[in-house]
Amino acid sequence: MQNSKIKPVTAADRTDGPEATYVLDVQVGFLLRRAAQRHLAIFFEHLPDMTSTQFAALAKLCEVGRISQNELGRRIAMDAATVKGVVDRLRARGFAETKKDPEDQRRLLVSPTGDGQMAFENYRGAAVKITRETLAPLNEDESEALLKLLSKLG
Amino acid sequence: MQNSKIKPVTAADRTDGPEATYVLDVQVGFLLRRAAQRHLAIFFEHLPDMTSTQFAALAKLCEVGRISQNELGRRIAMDAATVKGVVDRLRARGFAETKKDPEDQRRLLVSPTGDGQMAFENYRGAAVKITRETLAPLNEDESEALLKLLSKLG
DNA sequence: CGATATTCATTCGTATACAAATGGATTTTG
DNA sequence: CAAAATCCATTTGTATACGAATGAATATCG
Repeated sequence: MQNSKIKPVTAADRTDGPEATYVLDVQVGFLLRRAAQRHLAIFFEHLPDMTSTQFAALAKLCEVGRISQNELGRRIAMDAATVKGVVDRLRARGFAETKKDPEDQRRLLVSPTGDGQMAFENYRGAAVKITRETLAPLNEDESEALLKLLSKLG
Repeated sequence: MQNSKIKPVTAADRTDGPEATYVLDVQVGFLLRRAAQRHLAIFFEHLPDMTSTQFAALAKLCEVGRISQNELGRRIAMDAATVKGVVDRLRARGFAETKKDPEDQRRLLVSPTGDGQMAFENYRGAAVKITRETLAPLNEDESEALLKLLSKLG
């Protein structure tokens, strides 16, 4: 039996009226951060050799082959300053290489090395597992729904 | 009319078989990062004075009053190392204060200052707007569903 | 009671993340 | 064509994030 003295949370709690409450644990921003956090933890567990970000960049590089650094950033939703660091680290690991675009002196062309492509192939299975484990609390329909909603939000 | 030569993405594309493809743009991790990113951009637009993280900590502090630094971190899903930096910055802005727990010399008790509470009240409306704008691409039902799914995922 | 385990806060190192500013290269436009 | 606008990469500065290690304080347990 429910205690009738406990005031349930209603739509009114989400307005910005003067006596509105603000429950952090229910805000999209908080929930997004928490979910991303859990995902990263799972990622690290299965693939400690590489960060999620680096893997994303490598995956995109293997998908498109050769691309300018800025364009790569755009495709994987990364700031120019951020993508520079990521590419630097991929390069340091021998997974990517860069050279100036002869057709446009502004551009820095980035491509995956053979090692980078092999690494991607080797890690892809783990990445799939990571995705699966991240979505494990949800059933098939819920997973579909979540991906669709997140896509709309992006 | 659809071009019948374009192979649609099916469930098979999400398996880890030998010739499986890995489409980055459809992975939960990627979508979570993108959604969080957009949320942070909206946050910055409406509330450039404070980061989302700092606001979350302040909100929790105003909710619970006084709490040890580690416990605060636990409640807002923040690493001990991370929460230290956040509390330091809140303190530097005069929004929080700390003192050693006389009952347990290990603990550092954190509480919101008067200024901190006022700031929270002042910013709460903006925070509500931020949440609303983040969810703007979704209708009421979809928003509900997203929050529920994200909660399950956390 | 006393050894062991746990908790707490801090520090260090590394990796995102992004705003803002800069300088060089290319494109647009008047 | 030349000035203005845009694009590209880089740098700087600040703020999360977290693993790992450390030392101090408390709790647990034999």
